[in-house]
Amino acid sequence: MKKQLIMEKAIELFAKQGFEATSVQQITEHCGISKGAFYLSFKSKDELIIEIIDHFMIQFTSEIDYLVRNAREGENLLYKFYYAIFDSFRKHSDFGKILIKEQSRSFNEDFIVKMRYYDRLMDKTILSMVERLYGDDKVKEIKYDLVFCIKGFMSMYSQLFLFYNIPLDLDLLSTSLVEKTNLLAKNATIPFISKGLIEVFEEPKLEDLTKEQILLTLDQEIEEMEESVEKESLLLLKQQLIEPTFGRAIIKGLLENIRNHPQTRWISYLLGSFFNI
Amino acid sequence: MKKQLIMEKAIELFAKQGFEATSVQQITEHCGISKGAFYLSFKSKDELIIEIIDHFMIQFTSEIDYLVRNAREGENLLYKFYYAIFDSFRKHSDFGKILIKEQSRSFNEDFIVKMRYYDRLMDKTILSMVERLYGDDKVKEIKYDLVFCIKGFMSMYSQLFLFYNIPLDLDLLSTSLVEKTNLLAKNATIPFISKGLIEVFEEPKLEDLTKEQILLTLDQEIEEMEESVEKESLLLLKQQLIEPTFGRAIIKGLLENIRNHPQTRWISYLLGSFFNI
DNA sequence: TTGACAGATGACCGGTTAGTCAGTATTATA
DNA sequence: TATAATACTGACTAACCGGTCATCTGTCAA
Repeated sequence: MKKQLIMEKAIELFAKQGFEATSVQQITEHCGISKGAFYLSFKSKDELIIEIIDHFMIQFTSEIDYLVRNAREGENLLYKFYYAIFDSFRKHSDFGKILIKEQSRSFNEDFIVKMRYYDRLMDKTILSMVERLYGDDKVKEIKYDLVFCIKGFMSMYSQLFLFYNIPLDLDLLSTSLVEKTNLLAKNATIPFISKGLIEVFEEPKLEDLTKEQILLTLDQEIEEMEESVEKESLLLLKQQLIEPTFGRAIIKGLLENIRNHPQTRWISYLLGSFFNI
Repeated sequence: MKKQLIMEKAIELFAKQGFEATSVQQITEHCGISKGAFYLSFKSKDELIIEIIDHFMIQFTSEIDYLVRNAREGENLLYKFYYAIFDSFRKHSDFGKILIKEQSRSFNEDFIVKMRYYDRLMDKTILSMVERLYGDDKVKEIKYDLVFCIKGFMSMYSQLFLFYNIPLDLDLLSTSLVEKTNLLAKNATIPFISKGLIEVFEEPKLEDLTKEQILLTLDQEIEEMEESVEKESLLLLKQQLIEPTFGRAIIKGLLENIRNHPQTRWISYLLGSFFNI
């Protein structure tokens, strides 16, 4: 698939030079294809960046969300969270650079909407982690501040190794941030970000997906797949969506079946979110 | 002065659309002048952004540095620091937006050098504040982490009100961050950023200004000024630079004389830094 | 009224861009 | 092998960019 190749090379160039400073010509030259061929795979340069963002953010968001949802009591969830975040940044450092460089760009409306959307998803995940870690009511007052601090830690420390290619000790980094986060969670008493404030910022509200929306995506996915365990799982999950019959264990198992395939990872995240598993 | 007008309108447009997405044509249209007139005030579009950056960062850097250097024992320096930072962001929110949007842009070498330079200056100031607040040796191990966390707080929370124009309670915000910072400073035990790591990042080293460099800037400034208390102060400070005769009190007084004038603010910062006052 | 001159103008230049499309090459099918 | 379908090419377009410069304008002193 040419699409794959174009995306890979484009990510390299965007990371090095930025989106606007990279021309379609340059991308095609690096791919060894013609300019026309580019427009067979993508309708426009904007569509390319949107697809890149989607590809990585879907992976990233669902991976972290899975981690939080499936954390066992007693294990160090926070440590795993930080480790996964930074490990992901390290593995996909070129994409990370794009994310930071273009994070608040205003050249394209769709782009901003996309970024805000994924940012909100991450907020939701971090918030549910905070509630799970420290007890919903215990940190009630400062939980939104905690989300902000955690995001602050993430962004500051990831800049460190995105822009200086030095092998960093991720274990130490995660341990250090766990301690810092715990200190804040257990001792901070003066919240700044209140529930009301959050609601103002989150206008318009991030609605939960309706059953119908998920069904739509699900049907699309099923159509495109060949016969396999994954397809069977999807069909069963579709049935469950229309008329609940299975218990949590079966649903969880079915989701597990489709979680590790790029094509179905997003569906797995959506369904997990809907069934609250 | 046309320069002033152009800079003002350019800042508005850069904040809204970004630097690259704003054309010289657009700027001149917003000013009601011709394209040619633009090039009478600035050699190029790049020179414009550099001048904007310098104009604000000199003001910002020297203001914060003065605050830290002249903090009295017992007063809440940290609170004043946070308050000043956020107040400045609020006052110059358009510039703040540019700073965040273009912070890691790679379109212009000079621009990146400039940004890194001011970033380092801020690091230095924050570090000296941390040492002053918590004792040089007490926080020896985690002081660099503290600098990072403080910067993380700054960037996360300033994004809040740069991109949502809601009147925020700066007093509460500052108080809240003071508590968080103190918690980390007094209880954190696991450092991640070591002195060695910092040195790698700061390559090449940020050298202290030599006497000669300051003298050069000083002479330039003196040349351009008309007779005034400020000019007299500059002349005396120049003498002091060549041959130290005055005590700290006099130097501090002289610096105070020139601190609040846009033209001499930078010199005041440089000299304060050199005399360590 | 004249002339000199700084300040301002906008048509213009060379260069680059995203995107198009008529035509060519490659592969699949019959 | 002939034909149809698909994949690919790169010259081309229209628009826009930063920057230049011959020309014009308004304001002075003489």
